[in-house]
Amino acid sequence: MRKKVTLKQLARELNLSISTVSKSLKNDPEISEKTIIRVHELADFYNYKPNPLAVSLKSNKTKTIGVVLPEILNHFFAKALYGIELEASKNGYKILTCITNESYQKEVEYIEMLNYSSVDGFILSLSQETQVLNEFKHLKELKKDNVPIVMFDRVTDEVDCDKIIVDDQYASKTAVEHLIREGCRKIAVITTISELSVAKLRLQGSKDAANIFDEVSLIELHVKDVTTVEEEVEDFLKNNTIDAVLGLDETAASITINMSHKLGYKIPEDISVIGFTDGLLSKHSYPKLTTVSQHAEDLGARAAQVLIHQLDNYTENYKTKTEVIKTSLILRDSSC
Amino acid sequence: MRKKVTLKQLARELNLSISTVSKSLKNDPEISEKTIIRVHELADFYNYKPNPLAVSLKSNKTKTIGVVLPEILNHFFAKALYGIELEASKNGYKILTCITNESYQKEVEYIEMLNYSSVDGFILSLSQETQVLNEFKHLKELKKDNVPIVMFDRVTDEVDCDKIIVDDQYASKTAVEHLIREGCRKIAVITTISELSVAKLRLQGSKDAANIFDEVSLIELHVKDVTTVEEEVEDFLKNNTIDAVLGLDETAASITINMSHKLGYKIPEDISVIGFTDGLLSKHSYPKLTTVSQHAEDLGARAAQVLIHQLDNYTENYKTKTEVIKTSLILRDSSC
DNA sequence: CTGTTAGCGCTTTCAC
DNA sequence: GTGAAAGCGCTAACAG
Repeated sequence: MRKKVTLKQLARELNLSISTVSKSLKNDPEISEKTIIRVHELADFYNYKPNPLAVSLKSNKTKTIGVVLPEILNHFFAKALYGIELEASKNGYKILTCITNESYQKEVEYIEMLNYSSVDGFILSLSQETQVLNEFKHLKELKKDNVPIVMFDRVTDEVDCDKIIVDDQYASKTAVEHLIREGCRKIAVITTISELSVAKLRLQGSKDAANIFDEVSLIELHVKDVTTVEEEVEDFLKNNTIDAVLGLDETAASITINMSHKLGYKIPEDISVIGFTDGLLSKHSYPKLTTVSQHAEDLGARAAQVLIHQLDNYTENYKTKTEVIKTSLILRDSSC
Repeated sequence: MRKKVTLKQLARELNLSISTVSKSLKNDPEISEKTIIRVHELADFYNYKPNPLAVSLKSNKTKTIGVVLPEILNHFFAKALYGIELEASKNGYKILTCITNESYQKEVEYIEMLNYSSVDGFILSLSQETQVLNEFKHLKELKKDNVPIVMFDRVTDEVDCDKIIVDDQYASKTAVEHLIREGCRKIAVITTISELSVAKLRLQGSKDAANIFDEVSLIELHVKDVTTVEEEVEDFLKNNTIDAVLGLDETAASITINMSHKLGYKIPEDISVIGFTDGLLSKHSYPKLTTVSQHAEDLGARAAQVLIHQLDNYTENYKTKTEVIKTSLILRDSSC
């Protein structure tokens, strides 16, 4: 099958011992200049690379990161994954990726599997079900094993580990303030992800902004059933006089735009729309959606950075930290 | 750090030799019933799992598949990845994922890296640059090493390996036939991915259909520069009288819809639109896009299946095959 | 039935 | 300067 050169073969061919070859390859000062050169030459000739399995077995490190994501069809996580992957490979790490599909059970299984596959550490974003169940045994288990974890976006206070999050609350406050500044007074908040921690923060942020102004009112629409989002949003828009919508997720915002078209409302003339997360839909809606960008790629990259730093610089009692990535409001055509 | 039970420890605690424990765990008939039970009990108690690194080092198999994708922000590949991941984990395989970002150089590097990380086989879809350069040394190298490869969607005849593709040509023929049947006569084909093999097939399919009918004419718009797609499409729609558009990629179709809005053309009354690939945008456009579904998830899953089958049933001279996944036309509101 | 031994490929300590 | 030997955790051929 695959024939890779081993130290043994190099040693035989050079009439040296395995250990001498090994040391030469590491430019050990113990070894004579001459030998080092000879060894390197042959190694280069055969394009020798140490077998990572053997190295891992020895060193108990695999240079592999387990990445556990709730979804991959969600643009936000796809972008985050891309950021993680870039940063990882830049630092010589590989990533083993698993997708829980928002299931607690799968999250548990995958983490166990990856842990047993000897990943050096984890980057993960909690599945929806895990957040609802509020069950974190599997992660505490990891901590007990001393496996580094970095959580991003969907996090929990229950587990003591590094976290990279977005200032969701502040971001939505900013977004609503923007709407108010532009003259909107009756603002709707629409969400299809009420159960997620991030949605709660975003909702709170909206209230923070609205509460400052007496003349501003906030109406909420919580869509629970994905299959009827469109009808619900349509009815909502028909039955409420509003001049702005903040979508707490991209779907909510996108559907708001579409239903407005259907009902003949003009955007942004009749209704201003701002959406959370700066994904594909925002750029492909008409008019283009003003969004709160989460910088998903940076977020993923930063998570990877933090984890890798921890892996490469092991310290006995590491103190955990939470980092907040700043969002930004990307102004496009759907708001005035 | 991580304390995992080893055979050695079990052996010590049971007063047995390592090999006896090892055999017991495999229910070797050589070993007495009694011992087998004792061993299993202790192993269960400690939740023993063999160290995969050691097993891999011995067996020269890692139960890991290298997945190389051109993009991940493209919904099609995200879906394919999901299919691959599902199928892999169902069969006890892990996946190491890399994203080439359409770069030949990255494709080469990643494949080399994964190969050296001892993945058992590869699932890959060619980067755009690789297709343009028509350069496949890196893959032929793999074949020489006898590493199984399954290519999907973006494939090449230059490399002899299993391939899973979509019947692009037939699919677009069907799509255009549909448009013609519904009364369209002046049909535009718009693409932003002219260089890709799949685009060529899709274009050919459209011609196949159009050529059958004398009164049907086909106009092509090849957008080369992503930054000006919108203007180009807008101008094109303004300057040509057409009654249908086939978008050879989702972006093309989505932008056609948006520019039609802008120009005041009604869909599907004035222009029928059909788009390739059934991604996020299709469901979130208004009106919803009629699409050619590629069943990306199935495609990915099938690629994984084929590869895993090959890995689990090694045969000396394996004959390579190409499998075609059927597409389907998903009728939605943008065509009549 | 159970144990000894060698070896997968590498690193590292300790002799020479 | 160089090499022998042990060991990472496991499997498997071979002894007893």
